[in-house]
Amino acid sequence: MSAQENCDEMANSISETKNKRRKLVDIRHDNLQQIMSVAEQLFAQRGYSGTTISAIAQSANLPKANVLYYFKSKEALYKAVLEHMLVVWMKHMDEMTSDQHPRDALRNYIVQKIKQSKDSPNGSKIFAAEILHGAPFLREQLETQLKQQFESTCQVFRDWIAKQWMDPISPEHLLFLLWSSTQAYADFSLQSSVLMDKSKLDDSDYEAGIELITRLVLKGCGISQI
Amino acid sequence: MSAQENCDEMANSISETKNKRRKLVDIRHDNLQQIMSVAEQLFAQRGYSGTTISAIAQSANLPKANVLYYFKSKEALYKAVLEHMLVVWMKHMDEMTSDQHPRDALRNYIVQKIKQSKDSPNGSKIFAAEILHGAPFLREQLETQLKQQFESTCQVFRDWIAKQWMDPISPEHLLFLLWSSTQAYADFSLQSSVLMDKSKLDDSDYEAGIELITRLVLKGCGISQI
DNA sequence: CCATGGTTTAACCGATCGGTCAATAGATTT
DNA sequence: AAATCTATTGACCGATCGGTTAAACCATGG
Repeated sequence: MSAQENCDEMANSISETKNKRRKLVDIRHDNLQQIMSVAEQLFAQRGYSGTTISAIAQSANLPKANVLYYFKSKEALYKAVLEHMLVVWMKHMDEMTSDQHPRDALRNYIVQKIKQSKDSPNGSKIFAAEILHGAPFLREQLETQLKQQFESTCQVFRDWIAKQWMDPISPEHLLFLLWSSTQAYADFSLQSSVLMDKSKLDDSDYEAGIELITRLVLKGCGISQI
Repeated sequence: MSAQENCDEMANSISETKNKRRKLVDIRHDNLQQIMSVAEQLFAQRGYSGTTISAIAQSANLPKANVLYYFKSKEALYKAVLEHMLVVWMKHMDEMTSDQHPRDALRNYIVQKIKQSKDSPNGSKIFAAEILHGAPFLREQLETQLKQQFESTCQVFRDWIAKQWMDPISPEHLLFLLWSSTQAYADFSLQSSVLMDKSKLDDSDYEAGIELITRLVLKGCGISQI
């Protein structure tokens, strides 16, 4: 009983600080989480081939064989990380709807996307690297999920144009610019700071990025900023 | 003499179609070129760690040991490719000067940069991947060459602002947007075509990209487009 | 034509990779 | 408490990696 009380329903992040008696379901959950977390970090830093299972295991404080117990192969682990990131990456796109005014919708999208680049740069980097190398592990999802999201967002832009809420610009290329310019704050984060004489980008830098992108997009699309 | 005449000064790309009698200087030049060319392609497709010397050798139709005769290590070859790309990548930036009108200078920069993304996407991808992973092999050059170029270009923007040729926007973040939005047409080239239902992007797509970025930048910075 | 030196190449090497396996330890169910 | 399931782990394996070596090959200058 005295051991049981520590175990029952304490929702610790690691579910149990010391290794007294942990439920199997918690062990599984924690280890999966831990492995995917460090895998995300390492894949972002060194790419797929540059990351070894040993390195992941070491960072996660687990023996290598234990990592392969939870993920049957390196590829499976990488795909798990990737697919998780795809969801996160697409998340804010469907928040833009035809009935919203583009002024608010676009501004909000840019804010959310830059915040994402700031808060989870690793995931963003993995995703970008995957695209860059021709999406060998993600081709299928791109051709279905992302393509669908892409087309529906382009349709929103077309609706705004039809309502004359914005000038008739190419929806596809506008979306490319939104993706790339916001993504840059994740990809270039390390180097931006070098160029700007800082150890790392601070809040005001991300604010300035938001402001500039928003300004260019809204003015460029002929959308009143107020 | 009949063999000599084919050899002397024919500036063929491969300097000699058949392997009759080639000057040592030509052999060296051709092999270096060939190796770096296929290395660029493979590094872009599979990243640094994902590319093997064997694969490079095979693509270049040379034995592996021969590749290592010209480049003492994989890292040396990669750095050679990278440094060559850095020069190309920075090339068009110093064509923008304070006395030019931003309307012409910015438009020209965007055109050149997109053309570069279109004509040599592999080099652009390698460069982007290197930045993405924290520039482990390029840190020094970034901190010197690129930083210098970055600052001088920002100064050009500031001069334009002082002359009231454009609105007072952040030069640093404008440059980030120019880099990322044009670079995207190299990085996303494969996926863009998937999203737009094509086998590959055609000239009109790059034209549309140029037009959109130019429009957004010029209007967003308060620069008259005519 | 010969000596020199740049070029080519197969064979080889230690290290490390992703992945397997079997033995064990611990949790859960009955 | 016994039986069953899940989790942990060290030892191991074949494949492949980047890189070395030494011998043959061949263009070049005298």
